[in-house]
Amino acid sequence: MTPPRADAVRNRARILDTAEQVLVEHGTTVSTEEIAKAAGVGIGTLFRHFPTKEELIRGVFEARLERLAADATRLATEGDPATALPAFLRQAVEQSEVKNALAGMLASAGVDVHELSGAPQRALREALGTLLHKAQQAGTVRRDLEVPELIGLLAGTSKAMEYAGDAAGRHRILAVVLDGLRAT
Amino acid sequence: MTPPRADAVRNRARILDTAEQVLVEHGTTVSTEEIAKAAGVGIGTLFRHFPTKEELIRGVFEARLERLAADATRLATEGDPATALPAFLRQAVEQSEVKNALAGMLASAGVDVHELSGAPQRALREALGTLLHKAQQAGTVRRDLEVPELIGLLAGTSKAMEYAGDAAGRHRILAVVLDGLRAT
DNA sequence: GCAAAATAGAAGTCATCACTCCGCTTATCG
DNA sequence: CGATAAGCGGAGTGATGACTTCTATTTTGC
Repeated sequence: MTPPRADAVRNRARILDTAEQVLVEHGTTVSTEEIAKAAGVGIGTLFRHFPTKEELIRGVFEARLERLAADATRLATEGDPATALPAFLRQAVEQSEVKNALAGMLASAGVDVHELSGAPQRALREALGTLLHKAQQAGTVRRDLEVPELIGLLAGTSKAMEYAGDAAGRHRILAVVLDGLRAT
Repeated sequence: MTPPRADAVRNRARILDTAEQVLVEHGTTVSTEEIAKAAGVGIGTLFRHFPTKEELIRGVFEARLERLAADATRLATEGDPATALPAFLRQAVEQSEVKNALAGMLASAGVDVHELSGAPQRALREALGTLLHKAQQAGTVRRDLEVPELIGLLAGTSKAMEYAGDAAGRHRILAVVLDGLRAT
């Protein structure tokens, strides 16, 4: 179990980064070769790091989940319980605003998102749980909501954003969802 | 421009119907041959009716839009203005509940949904507009909402449904969106 | 009942990928 | 510095699948 060489680490990160951009922009139908070229590495290198296209996509997806989970955790510990959840939603959705495709990517790759249950998935679920419970305790979010629905609303709102014509439209969509989240 | 023969019409419809089922179930990666087999027609026949796989998929998609538009129109003319829009949303979302995939299909086929601007697209847009304005006039839906956002919310809510664990979860998601739609 | 239109589906073409293999390069460590 | 193995690039391979073509057969419309 010797540590990997420095350039290997660098390349892996580089591939993940580039793959995310390319996949989000062109969909999962892009060839691995194109991803490799965009990342500035040979195909061989790409396949050594990710033995399968599916594994590459999964890697990209999990990296994204990890970032989301980190954001959620930060807000859960540092932020105001009453507003942390809306703030998170707003931020997460704005992030994916440019091009969503989060789960759609996997779906079109034939992977069922809902069966994904790795560590990042769990981490996100947990962080969202904390965020949700705090908000409910603070009385700013309806009490009947649970984590799975929250995740759904997150994904759904991202999706909805794609259809908004402009920033004002996006704002209105977010307003609908946030209003709907409030305690009734 | 002689009218097509009866069996040709029948086959076309049959292909569209079957393709929808198969595509929704297995994703756009299924081979055309498989679709043809499922529809009980030869490959040649399939390709005569839809010269391209993309055109077939587009056909399926448009058929679906037409059905949606028809539903919306019916509710707009027959239903109670105050409740027609929520009723439509509920119904549309429940319909896609079994398998959403509506737009995801096209996306994974490399077609951009937002650039689709055929007749069915327009019909749906128009019907939704009527539905929306009536509801706003009746005071049951927030006045700041416009059609693009409504379409987005429709797509987004469908998506969100996929993540709900059970019927209760789906109900809660719908409740969030419907509450958010209400006039503030 | 017959000509025209349509169909089944076998066989073949051709392009596109995912993935493999292997000779070369370079980071790392003594 | 030099050895060495970890890592790299990219030509090549095999499978797949969209689409074509063609013949024998069936269906339809008049």
